Amino acid sequence: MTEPADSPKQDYRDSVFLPKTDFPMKAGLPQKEPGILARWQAADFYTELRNRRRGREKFILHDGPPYANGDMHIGHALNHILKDMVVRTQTLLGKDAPYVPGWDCHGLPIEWKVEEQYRKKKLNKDEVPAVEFRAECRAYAQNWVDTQREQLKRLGINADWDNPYLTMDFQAEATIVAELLKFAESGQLYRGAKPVMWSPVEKTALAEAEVEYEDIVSTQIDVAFEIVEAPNEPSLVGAFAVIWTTTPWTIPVNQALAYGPEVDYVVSEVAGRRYIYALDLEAAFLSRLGVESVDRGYGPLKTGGLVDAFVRHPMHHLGGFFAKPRSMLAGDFVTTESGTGLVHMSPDHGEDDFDLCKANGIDPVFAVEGDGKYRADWLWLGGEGSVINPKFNAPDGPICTALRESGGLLAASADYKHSYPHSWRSKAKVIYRCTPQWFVPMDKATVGATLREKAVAAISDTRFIPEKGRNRLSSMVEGRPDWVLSRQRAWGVPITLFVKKGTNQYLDDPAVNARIIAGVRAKGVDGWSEERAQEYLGPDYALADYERVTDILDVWFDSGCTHAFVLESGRWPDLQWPADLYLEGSDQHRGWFQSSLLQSCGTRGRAPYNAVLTHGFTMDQKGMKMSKSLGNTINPLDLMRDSGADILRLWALTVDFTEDHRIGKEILQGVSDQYRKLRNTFRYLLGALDGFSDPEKVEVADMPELERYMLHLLADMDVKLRQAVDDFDFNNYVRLLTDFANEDLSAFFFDIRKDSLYCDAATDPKRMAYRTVLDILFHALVRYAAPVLVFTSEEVWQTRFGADVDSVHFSDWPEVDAGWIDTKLAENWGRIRGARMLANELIEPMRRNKEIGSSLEVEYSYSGDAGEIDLAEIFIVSTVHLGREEGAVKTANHKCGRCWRHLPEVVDDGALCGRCADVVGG
RNA sequence: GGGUGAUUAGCUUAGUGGUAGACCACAUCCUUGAUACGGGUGGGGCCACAAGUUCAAACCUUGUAUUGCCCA
Repeated sequence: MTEPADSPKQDYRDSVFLPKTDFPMKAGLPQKEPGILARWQAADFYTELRNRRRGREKFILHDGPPYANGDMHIGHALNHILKDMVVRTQTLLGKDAPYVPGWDCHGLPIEWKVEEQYRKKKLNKDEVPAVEFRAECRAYAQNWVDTQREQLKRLGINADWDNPYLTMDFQAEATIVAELLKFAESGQLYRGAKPVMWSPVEKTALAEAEVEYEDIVSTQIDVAFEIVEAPNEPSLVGAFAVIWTTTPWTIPVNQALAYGPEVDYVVSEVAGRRYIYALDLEAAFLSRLGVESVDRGYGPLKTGGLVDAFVRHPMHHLGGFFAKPRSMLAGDFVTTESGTGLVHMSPDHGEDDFDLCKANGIDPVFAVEGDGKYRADWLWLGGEGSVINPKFNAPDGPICTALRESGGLLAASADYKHSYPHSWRSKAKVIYRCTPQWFVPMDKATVGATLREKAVAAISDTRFIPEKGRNRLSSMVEGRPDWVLSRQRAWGVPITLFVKKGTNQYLDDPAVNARIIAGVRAKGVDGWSEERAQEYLGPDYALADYERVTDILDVWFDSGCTHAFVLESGRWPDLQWPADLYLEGSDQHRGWFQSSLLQSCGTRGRAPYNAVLTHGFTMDQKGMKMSKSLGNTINPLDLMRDSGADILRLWALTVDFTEDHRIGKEILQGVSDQYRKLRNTFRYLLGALDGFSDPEKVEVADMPELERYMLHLLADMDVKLRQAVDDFDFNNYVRLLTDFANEDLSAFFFDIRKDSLYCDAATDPKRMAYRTVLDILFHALVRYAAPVLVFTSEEVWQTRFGADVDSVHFSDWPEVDAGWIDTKLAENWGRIRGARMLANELIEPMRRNKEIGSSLEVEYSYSGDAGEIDLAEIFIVSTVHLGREEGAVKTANHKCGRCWRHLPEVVDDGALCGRCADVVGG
């Protein structure tokens, strides 16, 4: 067989200027990214950027320290990507935006892990010298800092990784001590008391995390307190308020009773005595008493009848502490879920009790000592215990026996099953016990205003993104109690106070304080030792007269001081105080945002930040919390290994991070598709710009309308992108970019100009104008995309300019000429694009019937006027007839063998049109 | 249990009282020449649910559900 002689189809492909680039469509990010990272690192990228931005306006993002314990998770990844985006966009705008990362290193979780290691080695923490133990904690924290640092680096975060801040640096520890002493010197510190979880076995306070709950059986007792005074209902005098408790040992420390203001009470008579209890709990109460019915002749208790009433302790005959009448107080926490609806209050041994009593001027008495025994001078059961001993609390034990003899015990049985806290370590029962603690007062006026007032004022001076963060922080500051600074632990910054023995008064001498700070600066937290105490006290004070406080600081005080030892210290000369921005998860309203605010307001009278940005939490695909037990966690390390950091970054910057948001397989698939679209846009630009150089450039004034319209769109987007950066609206930022790339470029501009790019002569002014605009677009888009796709943008940059040139990340914001904005032109082109859409709709049925294939086979009639614009080119059809009723027909013209347009001058299918003949011939 | 957010198409999301929009995905057609790509067209929403205010509600009010964060 031979080819038909009449169709010598010539292949013009070689004469067409097709895009040419080595930039691959398949990204291969997991393989490429580490190489790009290594190059940045080798060139000391962070330092170089600092040098280049020196002297520019600053933007200070102050990094909140993650806890140095465990691998990076999705929350860390999101948080750091957002921070990096802030820093990079501000840098792109030309500012000097340093980023010093930090870690929170002290605290119980680390202490606990180290203890766990000790236990595995059969070592007892208490037998190890504290200095040695702290050294282990330090090493443990350092290990996780190093691990997390490498994981965060992999995200492409541009930070001062070689010089991070750690709360356990000696310099940091010394600053924290100095900041604490500022509170002391300004009178914003006092020693008070507070019930804490206490283990009588280990004789130590426990944190919530050190407590586990187990079911036990306790003795439950009902105790009658005789009413001795009832100004609002005098008939109640002589009746008995009945309380119920599962901790009989607290009765010897009772100081008040509480009733529920909303609870309905009744007065009934049993065996000649009148009892008061909640109506809803009558059945259970009577069953404990072992009676079947009562005389309810007294009826319901009048509302307010218990207000201002007093009772007396069943052991009042002992005198002293027990003789004092007990108030009846209204407590919102009193419910009718169990008991009698009346609750006995011991401020020493319960949080509700403590708070209610404190509000009514009743102080704790510290009757139970650290070993769980009543102190020796206690009138009842002095020196006896321990209070957690079941026999001590039993129905036949000493407490119940005495109560029974006094007539106060109505019922007692060792049969109440409930969940009760135990020490995680010893498995022994724990109790609430009031212990001395150090507080920062919220409502004490110092230098004009209280700390609460200063903090509230500072909040109103701060910008919040989103705005609702303001309310959240305000309501917490307005409602919070005094700040408890002390912890009875080992791994932390010491509360470096000397207290005058026999008082609660700490020594306030700046000379002593200066020596203490110097000591901690030299030796870290170990510098606060008994051996060095006299050295700090100096010649003016004798150690024998003082108690050296051995508590450590709440770790929130540590992190609340980061602004002091990072921004102010001078160790990072690029930084300055206050920070422009703090950026953390919404849980930090209670945490770091607040501790930093209070710390700074207490010492500097204002917030350490000008703005606070909060992000939500990452949920699984269905919006459920991620947890290991549900198996719905997404591990960012796996994701980077499988898909690349740029995909993770694009995800973080596409979702609405100000709210809770989701991640999952389907969502990530969508992100990957979006990435591919952007990547392909760059690939096209690189291919279409092959061989482009300055001499080809055309002045904007000489460009066709379409090119000027595109520059208008670019300039318009530029304004919106700047606004998005100012608003930290990254979701919008990325959407502006992708919509522009997809709709304005790929589906419109590139599609229309394909003909010119492929088929016009290299010297054709239209083609030159097109390539000039592509070059402008390239420079703009690669910079816009750089803060988002940090690796891909670098790859694009190097593909165009070679591996030896500067990084794209040293660039400034694109120079987009505001003069390109041409509203009138844009309005006209808006109409043309509308007409183009209509044309597509009219052409579509022909394509669908297989009447035509390509739209270039169409002759289109347009009812309007097009001015100078060649609509055939814009609509991508063969010809447009003006001034006729809108419609499409198949052309009779032949197809040019090179540009595929159907034109009258083409003599036969496959022959050349005039333009192509010139190009090929010339 | 309390406080405080969220809920718009399969996904990511615009939308501050006047006919609910977009990108992606999906279906389908075109494409020798952006080809592990590109273009066209189309379907798809009781705006979580229920009451109320209003001439008119995704939007304002109240409640419910689901779900998050903080606290108890």
